[in-house]
Amino acid sequence: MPELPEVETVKRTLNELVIGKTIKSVEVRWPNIIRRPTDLNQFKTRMIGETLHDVQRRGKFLLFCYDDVVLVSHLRMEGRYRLDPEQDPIDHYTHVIFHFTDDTALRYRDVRKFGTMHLFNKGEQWKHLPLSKLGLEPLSPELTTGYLAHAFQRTKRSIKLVLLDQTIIVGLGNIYVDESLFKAGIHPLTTASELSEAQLERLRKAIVETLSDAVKLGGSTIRTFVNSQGHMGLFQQQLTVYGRAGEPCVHCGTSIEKIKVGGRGTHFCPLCQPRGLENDENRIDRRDRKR
DNA sequence: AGGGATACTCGGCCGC
DNA sequence: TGCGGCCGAGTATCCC
Repeated sequence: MPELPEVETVKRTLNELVIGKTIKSVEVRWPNIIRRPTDLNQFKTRMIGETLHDVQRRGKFLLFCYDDVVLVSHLRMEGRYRLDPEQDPIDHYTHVIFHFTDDTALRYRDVRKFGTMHLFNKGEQWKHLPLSKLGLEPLSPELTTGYLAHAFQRTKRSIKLVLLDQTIIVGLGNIYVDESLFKAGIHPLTTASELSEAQLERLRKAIVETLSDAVKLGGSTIRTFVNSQGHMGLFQQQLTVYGRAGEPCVHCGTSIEKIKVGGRGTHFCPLCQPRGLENDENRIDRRDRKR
């Protein structure tokens, strides 16, 4: 399930593989992937003859920047891109194919058909969904505790749900929210507006460290993620709570719990991530007690 | 008005 | 072996 580190990894790989290629034709085998324009033929014809100059990332979205158009692509759960020679067989999970003039093709595969693509005239992409309402990039210097305090001030929602809200901070999904909250020592059900200044600072730092470390390792391979060269991410070996329900906490040995928050599976250590107001000293004291 | 909850998209996979 | 239900990102929609 690609989140910021996985999408960043794909972006970097694609920039190595497909820059400078020119589109000969576009093949759409599952039209529901294409959300804009609504006329499928327009989607295909507007890309013909366009040369790819750059692949960018905004949150979990990939932006394929051509001469006159920008393709905004979301991988959702299991979307993948691969550059294949034209003669390679096409499997039935391949839903969109960008044929290039050099007889290679960028193929979009997606087992669950959850991914989306929006095509815009260059520059128009920022004015419309899905990019227009996105929040701050978590690895930008603009992400300060002041910003978090302001964004969280009135909500009654839990910190887990607020961190998944892409209009506040982009790029965090289920895995990295759970990992960041563990690193910050904050219970996922804590009301976001009730976080202390110290907790906000720990959270900001935890998000930045977690995402930076994951980008360095090429993301996490949960289920099926591989980059566009077929390489797996390595960060899954660093996961401390996600997918580890019932296993001992790496800090205190307490069994990791799994609950539901807003319908999402949520993993945390009940000792290291206490609910309610609790000062830092208590939190540190509790660690290592059980080990 | 706007925040919050719910529905919707899909198919692999799990458990009965 | 068959089958209903679950999972999940982000948008649309509904509700209060």
